[in-house]
Amino acid sequence: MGSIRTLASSLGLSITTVSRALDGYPDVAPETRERVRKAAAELGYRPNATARRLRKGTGETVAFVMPTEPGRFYEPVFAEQLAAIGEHLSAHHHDLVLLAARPGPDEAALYRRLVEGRRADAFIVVRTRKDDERVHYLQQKGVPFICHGRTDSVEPYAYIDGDGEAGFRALTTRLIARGHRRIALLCAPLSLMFASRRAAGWRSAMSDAGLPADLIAEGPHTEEGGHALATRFLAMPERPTAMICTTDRMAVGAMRAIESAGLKVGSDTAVTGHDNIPASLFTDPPLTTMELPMREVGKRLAEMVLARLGGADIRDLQEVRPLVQHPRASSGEGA
Amino acid sequence: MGSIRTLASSLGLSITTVSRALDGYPDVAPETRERVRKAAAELGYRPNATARRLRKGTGETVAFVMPTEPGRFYEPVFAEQLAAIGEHLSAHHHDLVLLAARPGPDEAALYRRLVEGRRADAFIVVRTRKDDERVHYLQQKGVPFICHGRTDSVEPYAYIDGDGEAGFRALTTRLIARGHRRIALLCAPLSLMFASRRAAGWRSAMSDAGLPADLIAEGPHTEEGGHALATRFLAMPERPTAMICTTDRMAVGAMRAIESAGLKVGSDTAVTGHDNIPASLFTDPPLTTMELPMREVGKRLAEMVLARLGGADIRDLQEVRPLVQHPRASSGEGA
DNA sequence: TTCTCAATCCAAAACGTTTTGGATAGTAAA
DNA sequence: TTTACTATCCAAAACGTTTTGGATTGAGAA
Repeated sequence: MGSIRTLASSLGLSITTVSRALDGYPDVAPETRERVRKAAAELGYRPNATARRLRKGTGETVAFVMPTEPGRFYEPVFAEQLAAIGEHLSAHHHDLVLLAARPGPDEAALYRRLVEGRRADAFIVVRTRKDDERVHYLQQKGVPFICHGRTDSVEPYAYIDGDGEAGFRALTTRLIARGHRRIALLCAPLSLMFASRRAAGWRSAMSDAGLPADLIAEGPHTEEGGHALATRFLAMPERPTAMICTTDRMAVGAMRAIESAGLKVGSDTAVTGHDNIPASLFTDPPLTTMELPMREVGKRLAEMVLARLGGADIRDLQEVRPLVQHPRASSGEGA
Repeated sequence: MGSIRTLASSLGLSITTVSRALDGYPDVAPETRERVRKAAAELGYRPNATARRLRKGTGETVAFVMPTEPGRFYEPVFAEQLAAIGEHLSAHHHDLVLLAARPGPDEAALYRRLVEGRRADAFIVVRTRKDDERVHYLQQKGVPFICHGRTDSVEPYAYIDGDGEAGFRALTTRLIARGHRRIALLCAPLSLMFASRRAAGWRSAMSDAGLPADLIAEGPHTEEGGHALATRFLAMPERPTAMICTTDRMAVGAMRAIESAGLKVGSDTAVTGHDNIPASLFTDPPLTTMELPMREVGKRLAEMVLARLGGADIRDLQEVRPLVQHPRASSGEGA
């Protein structure tokens, strides 16, 4: 019911003409087109998406595989990004299909299933890793994809990324200018590309200033991770005067550890993060942070993946964006 | 390439036999089946999902429309829930397609597009509203759906929901037992079902104790919203001794307002939330909260939607789950 | 031998579109 | 009148599966 066949016969027209009328082909008389349009609207007719896809040979489908690590999966950033991607893709008649797998063999099997079953004609790859099998696989299979974040690939690939290196270098330089010397980095696992980029920025600012970049510790990018790493630094004989965290969540944990040690965040120990989560304005004191606006990134990811599907050149789809800095009181800056 | 046709001809078999061999029908010889299986694995053959769907008449597709309100869309809960749904559905060969629209005409149009174009054969409806047009529409069209949260519908519908009413009643009763009398409710918009349920729980506990339920204020369920509502309460001549917030994010904002006023959270003013976000363990003091574990809910939503597609009765798909309470120091309880 | 039955296989239809390659009719040009 | 061309329409093929309704073969029973 509601197929193009019933619509055509109710109009006394052929299926072909109805199809072409609705698609705006020039070889149908204007008044016929109007007649078809009106009837389609009245009957609430929409072409069956599956049939259209089969015939057109494209699934009009983009896959997004969430890299759920074991334990709780609390990744607010994704929600905002996904909303933006979904909104944009659906405006262009594409579907965003969402899947989840933890990095490892399951994830690899899922990618194979999606590619071989032609369940997705393009991918958005997030939370890129240094040596990323997902990227290898998709390149080898020739499936279009866009990365959020970079990776160590010799072959070119399309990506959008925040300039974490420049962002963290600028931040570290600011702290040095304010007199900090022992600046620690509380770092997410370095196998994650975003963490290693940010670490590189911190390291280069330190070395430019002739300071040792030895206060670095690696842990999960959660409040708990930040708390644990900060506690470790606070136990040192010469404890750091500043703690740069790779994420706001880590910073929240670190702030808590610092206060528990009887120190004051901002005056005794500077703390900074990354992401500009809404809560960062409501910590005490407000958290110095930076961000890559996720809504824009999501929209741009969608645009890029559509461009890639449309045959755009990979080299035109490589973007590094500056981060927006939010200096606040937790680093002795801002209001 | 990679179609069943090439596989069949390379084996010297008919398409029919290959299809039936792979699907495990009994009318194919065991050794033939093995031969087909092996060849399929070698060639990496998987049936084209689109073709199979067209033929089978089912899209094997579940839609999830995120209700993105204007402004930033920072919804921690969704990511975890979506991951669980995606994981479970994909294990059952169904796709989760993700879309986004802000409540209003755009949202309604999107639902129509999805239903009429048969782009989804079932829906998961979240963030239910009191009078929910999405529910009306899907009921009228006879499209299967599961709600996360209840709504005011006379016709039966399938849902899973946390028992916010009982949870907030228990919490309020605990606070009353600790001597609190002026207990304020900092409430998300009452048009949202979860907010109105939680408000009902608070109200009933107050009235059971013979206390007026007049300290209620409504605002956005964000840190900023909580901050604004708390500030308003703090300016009252007889300010509340406890502030119950409908979400943790609101509680974080409220805590900040209380501290800014020179009061101590926990001893001067009790604060509580809902969601058990990871940060709730790292506020100062730790935040009393409660939760409906999102991972489980997501999995259950997926199970229920598959059951519904399989023809299960709506009345067997109505679940209210108790909330897990986390009493902590922000209400003078816990460690 | 002939018949029956089970085991194994297959040709063709069907799902609902889009696209290909004309067909038809009317009009203007030769 | 014939030819050429344009405007408008359409039948049939194709997309890659699954399913329907037999066809074929060989073994055992009558």
